[in-house]
Amino acid sequence: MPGATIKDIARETGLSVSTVSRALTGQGRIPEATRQRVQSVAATLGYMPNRAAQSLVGGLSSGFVGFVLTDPGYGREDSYLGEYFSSLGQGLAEAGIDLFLAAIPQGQSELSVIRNIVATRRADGLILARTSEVDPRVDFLATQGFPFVTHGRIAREDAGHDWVDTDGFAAFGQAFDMLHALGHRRFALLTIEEPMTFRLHRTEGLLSAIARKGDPAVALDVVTSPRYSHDRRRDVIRDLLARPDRPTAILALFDGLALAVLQVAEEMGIAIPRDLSVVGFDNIPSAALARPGLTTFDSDTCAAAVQSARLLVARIRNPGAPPAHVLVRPRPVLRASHGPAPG
Amino acid sequence: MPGATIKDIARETGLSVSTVSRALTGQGRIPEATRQRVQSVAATLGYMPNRAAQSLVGGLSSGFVGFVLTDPGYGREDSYLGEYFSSLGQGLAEAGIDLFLAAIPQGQSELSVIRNIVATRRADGLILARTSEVDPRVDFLATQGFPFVTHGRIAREDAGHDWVDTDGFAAFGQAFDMLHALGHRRFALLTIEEPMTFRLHRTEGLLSAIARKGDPAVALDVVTSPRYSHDRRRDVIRDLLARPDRPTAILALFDGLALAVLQVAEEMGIAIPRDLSVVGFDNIPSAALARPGLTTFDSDTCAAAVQSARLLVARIRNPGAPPAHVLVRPRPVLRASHGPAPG
DNA sequence: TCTGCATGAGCAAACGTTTGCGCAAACAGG
DNA sequence: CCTGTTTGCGCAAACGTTTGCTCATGCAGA
Repeated sequence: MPGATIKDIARETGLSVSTVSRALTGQGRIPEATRQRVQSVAATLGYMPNRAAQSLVGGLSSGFVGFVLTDPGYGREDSYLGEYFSSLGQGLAEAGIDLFLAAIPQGQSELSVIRNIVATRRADGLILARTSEVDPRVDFLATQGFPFVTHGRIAREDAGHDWVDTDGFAAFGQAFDMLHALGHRRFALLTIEEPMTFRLHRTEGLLSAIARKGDPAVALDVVTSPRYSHDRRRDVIRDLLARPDRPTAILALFDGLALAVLQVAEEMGIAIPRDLSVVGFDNIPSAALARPGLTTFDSDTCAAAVQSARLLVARIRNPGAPPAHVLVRPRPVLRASHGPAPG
Repeated sequence: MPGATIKDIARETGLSVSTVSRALTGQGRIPEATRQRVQSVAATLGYMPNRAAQSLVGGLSSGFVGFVLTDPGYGREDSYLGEYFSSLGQGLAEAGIDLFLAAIPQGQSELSVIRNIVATRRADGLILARTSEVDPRVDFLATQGFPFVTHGRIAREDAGHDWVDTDGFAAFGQAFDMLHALGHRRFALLTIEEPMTFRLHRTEGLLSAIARKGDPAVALDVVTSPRYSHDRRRDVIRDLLARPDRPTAILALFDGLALAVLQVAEEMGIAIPRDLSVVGFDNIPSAALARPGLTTFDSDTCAAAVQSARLLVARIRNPGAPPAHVLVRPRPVLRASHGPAPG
């Protein structure tokens, strides 16, 4: 029973393999009656086309879309990754495509893994996350003409590929406006060293909102920590909070940083939101559970994942189409970590 | 350049395709010198074997291992899923195997997706999570002789398949002993309705520890909520905490439930750990961020994932080997949500 | 009746790889 | 010199599918 082939259908129907194939794919001139008969036999036999064979003959694809896990610790930090994959898989399943996760073996680079996938045609398309301002992966895939979608942009505005991103520019502008209206004037932006593109947009969103407001009383400190070092992160935050002219409002580039601020502030006896307002970005599950609840922006990873899937499927089906973009507007989630400026 | 085939190597070396194949796979009688030459040519040509072709001829496998996402919302709750996939992918990558995630399309059942994968040989093996006491997926794969590993056991002790699990029995016994030593006598077990196997083992671990202690003063309430309904969950907890003979210690089946207890208790003005001790299981990221920090057991998902990968690879390579099991002992993580019994 | 054309369906090649079988050459033993 | 064995390698089939080409049949028009 496992694995009825097209030959079995041919034998059963008394037709040739070619005719059966055409009846199933709907390619050739096949009368409706024959087509019906073939399909009913195929159904009763539980026929499923062998993907490897289809892929080999080049007619059809591998039926897979790849996602490259950028490093061994991928996902240890991004706790929304589970639902992201889930949504991605769901979106692709609608098109009959499976998602495959490519890890990076010891001693190989991410780019070499991608090259490998492209060369062996192990996937019909690729999804790239964690885009940085200048991203060699994007360049490579673009020159290869291989279908891909990035989750996150690159810095070049005219990038000719499909992407899905959340609008950090808008969110950080909105956060500033809100905090300014609450009386805050001394701000800090807690950011990371790595040149990820989301850093760029969120920073520019903040700077642009400050400029737009044109309030000379507004001051901004930008402090930086490495993305993944929790210790360094805490040191940086401690230094910031220990300053005599401590900011009254901190915008963190993402929730992981904001939650660290909450913790350090608690240790230092700084009350939130009375003495300090903190705003994050992403709305990871922990943000709701922290005390006080973290004010943040929900980046709706699920929606972004589904969009990515759609874009990639469209690209695979029609490689020549003009590039498509989706910019998701994050939804503010107002919890208890922000309030009026002290004093 | 993308896609040098074995023919190119044959032409380049002046050998036949068969000889090249044998030289590369190391199967036939090939002198060392020839092998060297073939491999160097293959390297300079950037040759990568076409997986589809290998899979088709049956000699080699599909190069994929599947993980079935059991439902559309998979991972929305389990925030460690990202690092789980990451570790799994890493473990498989060592064997040159990729991980693929199969979502369940609208209107299909999980079992039908699994059947499909087995029938089309889209994967060489399968990883099953969320095992329940009686699991039709396990039965199906076992009768098919298809390689698979479960993360979590089924109830039958003599199950003849490979599994990796965390020792909830031991952990819950240990939790009881610790709380009993702190003076607690009135216990509650907060559990779920679904017959997942981990529920069974953790419950039995607790019951067995109580029986072993033989203290007649010990009382245990078992309260149940649906696994995923947050509202029902909170109702159940509220009812429990509102009782006149409220327990002084609550063991939650997993951290999600324990964190809900923390929240409800806070709303009801019950101080933790002064009035109530709470212990969870899994050590999800939010457990560290909750206030007070949640005392729990670290189930080391990463290690379990790596073990699962190893077991599955071994099974694929040697289908006839006796079944292997790995039982990971969870590590207690003592935070601030437990303490001496009140009064 | 002959030509032209549409229709329905089959033959066979092709995709890239593995592998059973066989063959020639080299070589060893008698 | 004859026989038997090893060595090194090639031929060709096979995996399941798609697709260009061909072919027989039927039918309409001249």
